[in-house]
Amino acid sequence: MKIKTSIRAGARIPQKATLGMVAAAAGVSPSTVSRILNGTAVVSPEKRAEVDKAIAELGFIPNPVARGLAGGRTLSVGVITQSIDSPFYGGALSGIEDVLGMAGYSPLFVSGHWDAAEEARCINVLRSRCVDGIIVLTGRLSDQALRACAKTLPVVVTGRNLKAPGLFSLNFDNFEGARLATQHLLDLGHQRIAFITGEPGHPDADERLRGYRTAIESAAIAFDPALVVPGQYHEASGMKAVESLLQSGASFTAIFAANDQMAFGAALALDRHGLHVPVDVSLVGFDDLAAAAYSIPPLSTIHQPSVELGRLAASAMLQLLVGKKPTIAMPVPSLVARSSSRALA
Amino acid sequence: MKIKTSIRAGARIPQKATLGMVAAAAGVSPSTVSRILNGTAVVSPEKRAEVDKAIAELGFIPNPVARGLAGGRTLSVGVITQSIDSPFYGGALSGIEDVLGMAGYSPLFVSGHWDAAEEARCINVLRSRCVDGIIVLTGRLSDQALRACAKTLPVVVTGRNLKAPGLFSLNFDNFEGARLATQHLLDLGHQRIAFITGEPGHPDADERLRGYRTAIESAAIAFDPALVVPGQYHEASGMKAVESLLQSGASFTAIFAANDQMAFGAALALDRHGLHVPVDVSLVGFDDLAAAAYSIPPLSTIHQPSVELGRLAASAMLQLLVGKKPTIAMPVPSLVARSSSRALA
DNA sequence: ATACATTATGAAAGCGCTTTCATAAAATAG
DNA sequence: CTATTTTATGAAAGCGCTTTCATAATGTAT
Repeated sequence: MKIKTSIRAGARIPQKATLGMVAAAAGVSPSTVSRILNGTAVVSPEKRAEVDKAIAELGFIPNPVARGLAGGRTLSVGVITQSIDSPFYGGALSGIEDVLGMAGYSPLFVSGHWDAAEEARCINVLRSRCVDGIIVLTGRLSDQALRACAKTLPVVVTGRNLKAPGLFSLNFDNFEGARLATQHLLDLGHQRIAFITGEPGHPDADERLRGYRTAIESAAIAFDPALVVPGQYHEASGMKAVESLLQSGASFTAIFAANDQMAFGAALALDRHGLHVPVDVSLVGFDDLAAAAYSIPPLSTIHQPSVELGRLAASAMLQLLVGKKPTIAMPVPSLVARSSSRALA
Repeated sequence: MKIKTSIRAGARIPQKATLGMVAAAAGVSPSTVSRILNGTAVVSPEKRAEVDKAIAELGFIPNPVARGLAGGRTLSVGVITQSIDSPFYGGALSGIEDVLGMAGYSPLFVSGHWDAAEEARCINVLRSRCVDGIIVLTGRLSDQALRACAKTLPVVVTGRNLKAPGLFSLNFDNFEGARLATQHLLDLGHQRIAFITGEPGHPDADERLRGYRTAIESAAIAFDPALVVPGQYHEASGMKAVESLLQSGASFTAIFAANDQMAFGAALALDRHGLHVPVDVSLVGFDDLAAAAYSIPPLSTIHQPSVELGRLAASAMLQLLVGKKPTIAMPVPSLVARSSSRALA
């Protein structure tokens, strides 16, 4: 207390203007100012002019905290990401921040760390902070939990296909992306294509596996379980996957990794064994991280429009917030062929 | 309005408990409950027990919004980062979130995009949201602006050395880091060491250049401006720097890039010209991004404890918030020697 | 015992805004 | 031209909490 006062001492910040001060300056009631601010009702042009003038003169900025308490709306939306420093979700956060910011909303980022319980806690934090809506980037929350949440707040969730009142979901076609990647390798003449899976149990990981398998089988090649090795979406697991693949003695000429991070790890492991990408082994990733374009060799991968994903999610939220049903669709997957994949000699 | 109601329809969330309800249930006044919650005053053990019981039974969680309005403290601290998806600052954000979260505070992340005006806007947003303090990760705000801000709110800033009341700064020894990196290359027998600078004007970029130069000159090697090429801290600029270096015809056996991202770009550009790291050219970066360990070859670099930086900044803020003078120091720079640098043949 | 300093607690006044609710003015109807 | 509906506006009641301020209860000094 004492200290706080001392910190504040000397502060001669132009005393923050309040709505009441604006009302007084304009010679109207606070109600009228509020109505103008929110467009809640019609007010005569004269008064509106007076008020606008007063607002400008006083440099008045409505206090979102008070607004939240009084009106229930805080102009903030909660965003549950999995880790604030994820190279993949980072783009999405950026897109969300951008779109939300333009609309005067502030995002409140919290990390769920891929843990349902933690995510549930995040929802509580956000709710206690009176956010107007919640955007959930994938995560492990049950569909049911999300539906329940959507009963009290608009919810936008990515990485699932879910229909519920007050809830909008936005999913990337992981199946098609994986199919495309695999087809790309097939088109280059590869027949023995290994696959490093994502975290098992993740819906997107499962879909990617399915896409891989479908492409393989449509090419009339028998699906070989020996070529499928588990990964956990991070670099180290990509390395380990390659090690085990090599150790198993399975023969392969190409690898498709369920995400770029594992592809990077895979490339490094191959390199350690004297195998070069793409000369000895072709490699394709998934996500198109910023780093993919600058790895050596630059990585062929499936482009995930992560920034766009964030923008779309935020737009959807904005629409939900005004009571509209969002009409938004994800772009279709596309392959970015760089130098890590080449025709089989 | 209409819609919002309809979204809420069916919601049968256990009506949020309020402090008033707790007071009623415990048979005491709201003031008493508040005092217990905040430890503002002594209350008799009996009442305290009653209240604790009521809190538990009702599952009461204090509303930070109301708290903010009434008490001026929102248990939230604003964090100005430069872009929410920066691979470097991501770690710091993560550390901040972690430490703040443990203390019951929520971070409010906003991006300044390396633009002083934008950062100033961020400060306004944060202030209007009544954050209890602000952490600024580097950025372009003038020292003066920060000092002014610190007059009304505790401020922690990284990337500068600044002393002011209510303000704590935390800086990494960029000079020493750069000196270390350069010395490493010198130790390996390199004499012609090129340097790719950071964004000119950034204090850390300048420091790194100074560290490079100091190491070179201490080795009794003449500083050669032809070996110093400008970069902007991103991969593309690293590539461009190498291109121009090669084009200039300058001879060099090693490159020190002022950050890892540029080092990645540099490696790629070298590769395109048939020059291999570390066989033909040794390469050292700065930052030790997560990706550095998985690039090909794994990058030797100066370790910046970004997560730790975040944790320290958050701890410092926590200390400021209780009125203490933070006593926190940054770890000293260290070199992580990986495979991108080797002794000159 | 009487006067005075301490406590613990409650009552009540906000924090800055939204939102009924009521009212005076204006517009439409009969 | 009176009766009724429609405005535009203000007064006032909160939102959920903190924080004086006042008060009754306790303790200490004379």
